[in-house]
Amino acid sequence: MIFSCKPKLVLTDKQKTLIEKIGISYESEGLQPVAGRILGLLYVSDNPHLTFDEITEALQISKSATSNGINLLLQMQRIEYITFSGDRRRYFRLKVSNWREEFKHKIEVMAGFNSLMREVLALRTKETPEYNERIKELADFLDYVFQQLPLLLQQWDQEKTRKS
Amino acid sequence: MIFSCKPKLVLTDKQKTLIEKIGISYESEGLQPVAGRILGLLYVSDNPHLTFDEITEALQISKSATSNGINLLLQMQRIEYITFSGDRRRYFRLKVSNWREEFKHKIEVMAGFNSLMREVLALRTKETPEYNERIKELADFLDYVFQQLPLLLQQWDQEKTRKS
DNA sequence: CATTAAGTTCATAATTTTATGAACTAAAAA
DNA sequence: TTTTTAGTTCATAAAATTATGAACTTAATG
Repeated sequence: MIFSCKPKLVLTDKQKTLIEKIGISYESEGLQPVAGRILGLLYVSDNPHLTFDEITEALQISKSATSNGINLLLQMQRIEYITFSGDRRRYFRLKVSNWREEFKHKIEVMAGFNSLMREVLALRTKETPEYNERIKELADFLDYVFQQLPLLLQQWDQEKTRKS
Repeated sequence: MIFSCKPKLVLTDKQKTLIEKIGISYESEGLQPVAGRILGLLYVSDNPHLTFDEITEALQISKSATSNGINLLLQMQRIEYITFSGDRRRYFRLKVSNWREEFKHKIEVMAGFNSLMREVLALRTKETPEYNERIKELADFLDYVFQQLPLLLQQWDQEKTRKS
């Protein structure tokens, strides 16, 4: 083996703190703790490509925890990996460009809630018109947002193109 | 005591199913199961005002679970209650009109994540300009959305006023 | 004054989530 | 062929979350 006595990944205290903060932020959105911290690490680490072992060591977690976390994030399309011939390891990195998909996904979650509101409206007694009207207002607003957000994305793209 | 041999709250199967679905939806956003189900019940129930006991019975949960759930939801401003003189019970109801606040709150959560991204940018090595640029793009987009969403609310209000 | 009604509190039980370490696999290197 | 590397799998341990029931509180009723 010719290459790569890779210098061991060392993190400053600031980096560690920020990784934790990012981890907690993802955790509070429902992601598993380890997975959130892996994302944090990939955001913060000087090298955007990290191996399985580097992740395991940097976060001081077990190999199984790393394995779980990585596979979850791969499946969620939050990370991906590249390889180099003659090197069996995978080099994981964020799919940062994927924020578009994430954004759309969030909109879909919102839409899912809204379809529940429509079910509520269909099922509710007609004896409470004011109350039903308020639920309808909520549903209508969500529809409105749902309809406008893709436009926002478009406008953003246009501004980008104009600038470059 | 003169009044109110209230007819016992009975739920159809459809209602029960929808309550569960709404409960799960809230649960997946991080709310406690019982709290999510209480919200579901208040959405679905013919009577939008329910007492502590009605909630306990309808959901078949313990008094302490009801107490916890209700207090959490009160504190989160997701429900409120009214009272009638000569009746010690509280009548709980959704703060449906509160979706505005919720919406704003979600935007704030997004903004919180974004400030983490700004921290990341400040801390990252300058050796990876392309990568940093992609993170910056994400942060900029989130800023853009953050700035545009209140405008959406305004536009919605205007449309509303125009209609009525 | 005793009782009931409307809840709250708290210790504990049940469940779920998360992480671990040891054993395993499959491919590459020696 | 043996060893090493890069992981995976699985049984279990540890921790956190949730729900329960019994005892308690506080105000109103009889």
